[in-house]
Amino acid sequence: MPHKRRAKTHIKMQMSRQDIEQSLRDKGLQPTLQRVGICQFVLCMADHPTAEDVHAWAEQNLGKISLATIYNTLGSLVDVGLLRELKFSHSEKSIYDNNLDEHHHFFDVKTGLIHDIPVQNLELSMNLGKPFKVEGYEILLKGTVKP
Amino acid sequence: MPHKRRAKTHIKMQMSRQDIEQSLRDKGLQPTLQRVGICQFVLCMADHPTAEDVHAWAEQNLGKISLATIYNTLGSLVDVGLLRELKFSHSEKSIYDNNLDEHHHFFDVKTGLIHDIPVQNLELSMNLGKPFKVEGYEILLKGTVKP
DNA sequence: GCCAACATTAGAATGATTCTAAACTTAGAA
DNA sequence: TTCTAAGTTTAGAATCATTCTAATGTTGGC
Repeated sequence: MPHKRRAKTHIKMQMSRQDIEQSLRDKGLQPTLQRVGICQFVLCMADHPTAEDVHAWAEQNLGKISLATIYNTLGSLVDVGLLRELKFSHSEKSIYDNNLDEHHHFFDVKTGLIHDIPVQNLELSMNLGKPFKVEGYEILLKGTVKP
Repeated sequence: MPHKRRAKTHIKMQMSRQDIEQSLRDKGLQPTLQRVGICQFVLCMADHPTAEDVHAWAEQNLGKISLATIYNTLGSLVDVGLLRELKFSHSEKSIYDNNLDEHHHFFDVKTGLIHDIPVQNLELSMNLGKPFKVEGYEILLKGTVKP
């Protein structure tokens, strides 16, 4: 059973190899060495990494691994809902988010880092014309974060 | 002098060739045939077009024109502040927005169209930790629009 | 009318991502 | 065990939006 730990703006999943293997199997994915390794990083350690970040970590920690495998694995994890893929205007690269709770984002313009903002910290009220049926929304805050 | 006209969610600038030429000159850009032509479309007619959309229109209406010219021109217009460039998660392509007022966006998930939402139609209240200094924010609403 | 500065162009280059097709691994069945 | 079919990984090619290059074309003063 994964247990939880407090973090600044969201709760990061702490999972053992077994937990990860089980999650993958539950989602119909074989828990291969590469996949479990990538999951360790992307589900438990990384904070909004790009595919390139994941590849760099994997080469360091798992040995030689193809970029295609990184993309395949990230794609599969997104498909089964263990990960979310995001794109922001300030970069052409996708970033991957392991926070599965509904949340918004804060972009630190100084550091380039993305922080998660829980939905309950923002409240949006809208006054649109009748024709608009809103099904959801994304809010991106921008600014700086004091150390 | 450009005059104005009401539209659903924002006011579209109606400009003569002369107006456009003057705007360009005011911004320090030579009003070449290509630039004026592209401006006619992108400032007065188009609704959140991609570079490809602009190129297609230009080939139709101005004759053969290089894609590089489209990108150069759009880039210049963005640089001088006559146009804004936006990227959304649902597409890899940039789109160009001629609405210079501060505003948010509504993505119609059925049609793929983007609609502008004036700032005064949304109100955001936030309750973040002390370290966050918010300098601005972007809101993307998603849903459908009744015809 | 000339020339330097600015624009346009075709096509090559770039960079992120996806595809391809071959080689490898695995999970079961036999 | 051994076999096999399905699922994975891989290197490298392909793709797609965008940018760059460097050659050619145009323009606005003088």
